[in-house]
Amino acid sequence: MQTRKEELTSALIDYLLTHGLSELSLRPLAAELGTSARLLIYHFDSKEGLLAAAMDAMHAHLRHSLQALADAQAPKGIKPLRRFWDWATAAENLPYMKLLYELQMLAARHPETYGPFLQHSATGWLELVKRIMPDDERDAAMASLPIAVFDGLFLELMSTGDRRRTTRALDRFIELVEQARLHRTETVRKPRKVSTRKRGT
Amino acid sequence: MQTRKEELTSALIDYLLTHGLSELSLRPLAAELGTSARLLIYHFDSKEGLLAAAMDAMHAHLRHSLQALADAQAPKGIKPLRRFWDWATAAENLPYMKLLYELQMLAARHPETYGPFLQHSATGWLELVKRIMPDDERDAAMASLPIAVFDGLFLELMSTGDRRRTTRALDRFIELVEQARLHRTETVRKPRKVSTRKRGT
DNA sequence: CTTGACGTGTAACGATCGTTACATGTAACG
DNA sequence: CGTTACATGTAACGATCGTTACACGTCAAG
Repeated sequence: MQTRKEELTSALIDYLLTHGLSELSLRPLAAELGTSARLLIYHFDSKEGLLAAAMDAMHAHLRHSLQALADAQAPKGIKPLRRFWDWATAAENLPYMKLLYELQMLAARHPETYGPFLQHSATGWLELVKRIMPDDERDAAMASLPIAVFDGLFLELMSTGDRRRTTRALDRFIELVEQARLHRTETVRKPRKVSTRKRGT
Repeated sequence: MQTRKEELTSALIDYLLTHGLSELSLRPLAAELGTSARLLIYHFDSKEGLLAAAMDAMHAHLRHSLQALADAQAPKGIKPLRRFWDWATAAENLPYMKLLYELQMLAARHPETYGPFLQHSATGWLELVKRIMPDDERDAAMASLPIAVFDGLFLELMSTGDRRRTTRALDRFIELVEQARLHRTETVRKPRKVSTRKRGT
C-alpha cells in the first residue's frame, strides 16, 4: 500500500535487528532513520503499532525464508535438523532469529507488553522438525528434544558467537540419534525395559 | 555489615525474581519494598549499584545452593544431568535460574548495560557437567551438548511451564547417550566414518 | 483555482526516569 | 550535653519518555 510506511518499516526492522527490542525508544530510532518521532507516530499510530508492524515483518521474513528452504529439495547427505540449523544461522536469517528469541524471552517475563507480538511461531518449525525424529514408538517428549537441542545451541551461539563449536555439537547430537537408532534395530526384539516411562496422561 | 542494606537486598531480590530485570524502575520498586527511591540510592549509590548487589546475591544463592548439591552424596540411580535438572527446577532455585537466564539474554544484546553483572557463571556448571559425558574419545563439542540440551529444555520450561514434558525430554536425552555408548562398546573397533564433518574454515 | 488528503516541522504536554539538595530524626559515644 | 554517624522524608532537578496540537507545504482531483 503506502510506500512511505513500508520504507519506514524496512528501515525499522534493520534498526531492531541490531539494537534489540528491550531498550527501544522513539527519538533515537527516528534520528537513525532520518525522520522524527512525530512521523513514526503518524505512520504507526503508537509505539505499540510500530512494534506490531516490525514483528509482523520479522515473522513474515522468517516464514518466507523458511518456505524457500522447504521448497528447495533436500540435499541427500544432510540431516533435516542440520539443514534447519544451517538455515537459521545463515547470515540473512541469524539476526531475525536472534530477534525472535529475544522477543520470546521478553514475552516470558512481560506477556502483557510483548505477548501480543508472539504470533504462533510454528511458522513451520514443528512440521519441519516432526519429520526429523525416527518417530517410531516414541512420544512427544522425544519429539521436543531436537527443538531443545536447537534452542540451547542457538542460545550459546548468540552468547559466544562460536559457530564452529555449536555446529559440531549439533552434529554430535545427530550422530547420537543415529547410533541409538542403529542400536535399537540391531538388538532386535528384546523389548528393552524403558526405565523412566511413567505412564503419562 | 549493615543490617538495613541486607534487608533491602533480600527484599530487592524477591522483587526481581518476580518482576524481572528489563523493566526495573526505582519508584515502583521502592513502593513495593515500603521505602523510597531516595533510600535506595542512599544505600546502593546508584541503580547500577543496586543491580550489582542484587546480581551478587543471586549468584551467591546459586553458588551456595549448588555447593549443597555437590556436597550431598549422589543417589545411585540418578544420572548427574538429571540431578542437575532437578536441582535447577526445584522451587527454591527455579526463579533464580530464570533470572540468570534473563540476565544472560539481556547481556547478549546490551553488554554495556548488563555485561558487568555477568560474573563468570561457571559456578560449578561446567565442572559438574564435565563428568556427565563418557568423555571417551570425544571432543569439546560433545561436552557442550548436555549443556545445550539443558539450556534448551530450561528455556522451554520457562515459556510453557510444562515441567512434565521437559523433564521427560531430558530423560530421553540421557537414554540416548546411554544407548549410544552401549552401541559404541558393542561394535568394538570399527572406527566409524563420521559423515557430516565438512572441514570448517 | 479550490479542495483535501498526505506528509512534515516545531514545539510542547504530562508523565516518569535516575539522581540530588536540604533538612530532620534517632541513637551511640565522648 | 554535644558530637557524629546512620537513616529518613520532602522536593525538586534536568533528562527523556510516548504522545499531541498546530501550522505548513505538496500535489493530484474536482
